Amino acid sequence: MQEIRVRFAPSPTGPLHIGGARSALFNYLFAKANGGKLILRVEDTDIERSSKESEENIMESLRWLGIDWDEGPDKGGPYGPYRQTERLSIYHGLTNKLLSEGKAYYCYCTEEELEAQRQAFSEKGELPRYNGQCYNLTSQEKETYESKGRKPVVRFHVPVNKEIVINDLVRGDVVFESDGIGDYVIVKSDGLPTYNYAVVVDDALMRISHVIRAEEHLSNTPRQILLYEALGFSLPYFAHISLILGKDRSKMSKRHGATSVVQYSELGYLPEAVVNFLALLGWSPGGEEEIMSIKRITEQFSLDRVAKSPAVFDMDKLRWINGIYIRQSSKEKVAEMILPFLMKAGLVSDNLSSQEKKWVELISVALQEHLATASEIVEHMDILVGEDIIIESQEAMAILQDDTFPSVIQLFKEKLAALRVLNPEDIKPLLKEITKELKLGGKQVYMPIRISLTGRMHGPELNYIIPILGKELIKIRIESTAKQAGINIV
RNA sequence: GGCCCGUUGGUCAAGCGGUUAAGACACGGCCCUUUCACGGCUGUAACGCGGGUUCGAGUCCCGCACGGGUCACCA
Repeated sequence: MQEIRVRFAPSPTGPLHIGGARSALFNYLFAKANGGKLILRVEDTDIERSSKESEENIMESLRWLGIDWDEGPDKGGPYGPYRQTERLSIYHGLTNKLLSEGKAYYCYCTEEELEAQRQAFSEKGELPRYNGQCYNLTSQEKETYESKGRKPVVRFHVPVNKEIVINDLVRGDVVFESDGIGDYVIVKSDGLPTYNYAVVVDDALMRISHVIRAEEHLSNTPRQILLYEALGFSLPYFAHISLILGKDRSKMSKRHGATSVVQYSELGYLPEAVVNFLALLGWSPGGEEEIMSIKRITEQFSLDRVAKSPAVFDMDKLRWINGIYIRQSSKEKVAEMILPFLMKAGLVSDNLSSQEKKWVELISVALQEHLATASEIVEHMDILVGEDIIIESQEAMAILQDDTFPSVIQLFKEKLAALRVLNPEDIKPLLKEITKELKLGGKQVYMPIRISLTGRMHGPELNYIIPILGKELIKIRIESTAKQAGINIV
């Protein structure tokens, strides 16, 4: 049986896009599900736009997601090099072969000439394409062009009237006519191969068995198949997965929010959640299981459960999934996740004291169930930090002005003073004692204390809030809110 | 515009000729919780349209409409 080899072949022209991440993920899942290998290949033939930084970013993002590869530019492998700009001699050799066999030819047309040709075809109501005028250039004509300093491109000569069938694992048979394709460029005037050419050479030479990629490449596939045939390579299996759309059903772009993987990590999403979500976009397991580890997904994954239709990126669902992963995390892990956001907000110092560390852990426990993403922690912090608080509403104000409040808060202060250190597990009984001793309902105790300490009617449990605030702050805040409510406390 | 792909609730998505058309997110209600959140229960809500084929069609075929992709010396 043929070895299963798939690849992810990004062009390093920017950070890893969320759609690219999904392509990479599906390749990874397919490889793991079938005992195959994932190859990472860098398609950097656009020297203008390619950068080393992007390449680094892509690899980092993949690692962050937990997608690892078996062969690639960083780890090598038997079919390297894995960067296209390092494979130029390979393409060059094959180009000469194509040239000598008459399957490709030099073309000296200028941009203006090409534009004029397209124009002409358009006016006749035909497909705007290359007219093939350089196909039969004599060596004399070539010399003339060369002497004018024109740099030629190499065009592939597309066979006429040929039916091309793609056997797509997701979409079934897709049929194209070669007549709908004009002779296209395979080597640019700078000597570098174009995408459609390099991808064929590399996939064939790297023994890729299954080409799994985004649907936008479906229309390019017939061009590539023609090249496979011209070069005498056997075809891989193809699987074109649908695109990810933004909320307005157009292709995911900047205006739909975060589009790159790093942005999600910076926003406090967990890689496990992103992977889980991405896998569910276009693929579904047979049953009703939804929260799945990458390992679990791998066990279930198969291409015939991949949907044909494009999917809208639903941020709400991602948040929901992320919230689940946060809740499943240990408190240490949550503390670790929220820490950078607290630092950035200036709420803790850059080199954490052990006291601060404890404080952060208390916060993580108090707020773990309230977070969908780690970055949201800062939105909750104003009730836990600072001396200046405001009573959020008239309703809250009224609760403080209730007759029972002074005695409640008085007793609270006394009991609190009796404690040397504030621990969540000690606070609960303390509050209970107050209700008993004053013979008051819970609401008459908990709510006024909550408002007195935070100005708010909602928030984390009091037994967490109190230790987080600490005695000093509590004293200050009680006085402040009492003043705002216009009441006297001793 | 030509070619290609797609179309089940607002979103993701089961379904592969006979189902009361799953489930999840979001939204509403109820419960839990002396707050909120979490959790539990529950409700509203879908087969784009028109023709066939068939005893029977979301499922198969053909049109149309709509959405998307592609037609680069970008990948």
